[in-house]
Amino acid sequence: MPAGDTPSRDTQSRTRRVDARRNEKTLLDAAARVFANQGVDAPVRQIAAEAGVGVGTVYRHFPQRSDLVIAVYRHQVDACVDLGERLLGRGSSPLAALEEWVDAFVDFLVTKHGLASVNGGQADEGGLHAYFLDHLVPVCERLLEAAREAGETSTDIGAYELMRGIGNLCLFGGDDTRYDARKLSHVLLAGVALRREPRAD
Amino acid sequence: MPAGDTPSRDTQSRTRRVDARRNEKTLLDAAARVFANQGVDAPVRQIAAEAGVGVGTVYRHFPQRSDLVIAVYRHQVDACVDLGERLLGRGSSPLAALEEWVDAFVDFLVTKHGLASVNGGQADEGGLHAYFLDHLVPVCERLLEAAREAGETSTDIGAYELMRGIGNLCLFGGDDTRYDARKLSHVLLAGVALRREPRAD
DNA sequence: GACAATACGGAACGTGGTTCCGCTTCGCAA
DNA sequence: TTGCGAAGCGGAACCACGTTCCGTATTGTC
Repeated sequence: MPAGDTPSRDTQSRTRRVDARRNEKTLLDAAARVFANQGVDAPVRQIAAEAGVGVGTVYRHFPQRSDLVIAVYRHQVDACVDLGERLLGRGSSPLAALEEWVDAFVDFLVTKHGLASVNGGQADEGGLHAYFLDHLVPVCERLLEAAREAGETSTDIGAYELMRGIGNLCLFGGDDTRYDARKLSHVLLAGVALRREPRAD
Repeated sequence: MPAGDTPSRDTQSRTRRVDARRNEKTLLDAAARVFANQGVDAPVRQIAAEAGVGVGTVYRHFPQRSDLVIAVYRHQVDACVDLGERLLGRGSSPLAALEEWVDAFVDFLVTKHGLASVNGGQADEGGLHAYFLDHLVPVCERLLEAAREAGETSTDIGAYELMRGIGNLCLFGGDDTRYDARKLSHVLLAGVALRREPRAD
């Protein structure tokens, strides 16, 4: 999130009409319900229907579809950030902390079926992509840096790259029993953890 | 492409009308051109326009959009299969062979901007997904098995899982200079290569 | 109670994949 | 060569989406 972007303070401000505030909450709840049932790709119209409002109302509160997704999952992303900071404070191995943190992130993505694909969609630009990465990358960066300082990794992978990689691994892993995003993220982290002779890049 | 080339005996069969065969080739060429310029997400209508035919004609030859994509890239997939077999025949380290093969696959995906996303799209089922994986997974399986027998990997990752993982890593890496799918695939393979104490899964 | 400002609903628009069907072209056979 | 059925063609039409627009309804204030 760019500087100066005030969080939800504005959104919840009491300078707004009561019906507007009520509808926003209704929408958030409805969206959470629909996303849980049918994945984050559910049509906007359906969320509007579930909330008992018109689509116009949805777009009044959330100018783009992705803003709604962000709003629904914002607190989970924040929780992830908090977890990262707690893990950093903990004395144990930075690499173990990174691994635990990534596990939590992967769980989050996998649990909400299809959430990751919102990141992956080519025509995203801004919206979700920005929010998720802007918040998570700095935490990841610090975890990675700590691991580097502790000599537990020698990889030159950046935090942004790692986050995107993890996110991509979580794509489309939902109902396919042959594909386990968690397992693959572990393999990727194993590659991050101990890199022997670097291959010619 | 002269007769007796490779696969689609039926498609190229001479029981079909000449205009039909001509149009199929025209379409394939047009699609290749459009895909190269604007990525594999280019609208069907545009491919039809580029070929100078109606959309109906596109769908006559390729019942689904993804069939067209498959047809355009089929020979590259086949080349990848061939490479895998050549590498298997070669005497050197199976793991090195696997790495070289994956590099070639990643190059293929990254070069055609957005190709990988066709795999990733949730509502795919069948089509491209099936063709790519059905052909590539067996080769990957043999490379992986060879590496396992040579004691160069102890991972329990399956070939399908690995292919999907690699494919996912190649998503949306096109114009983002901060994200290098090749580098991430190397990290993933590093994790495959030497796995120390397995983490609790 | 009246009047802005604010918010709402849902029809309408643009864009995408896909289908349908009347018309054209081809290939064979008389 | 011509006739005719089958194969193929074009593109309008359909459906599903995200998003925009605007006439109407609601709210808060004086």
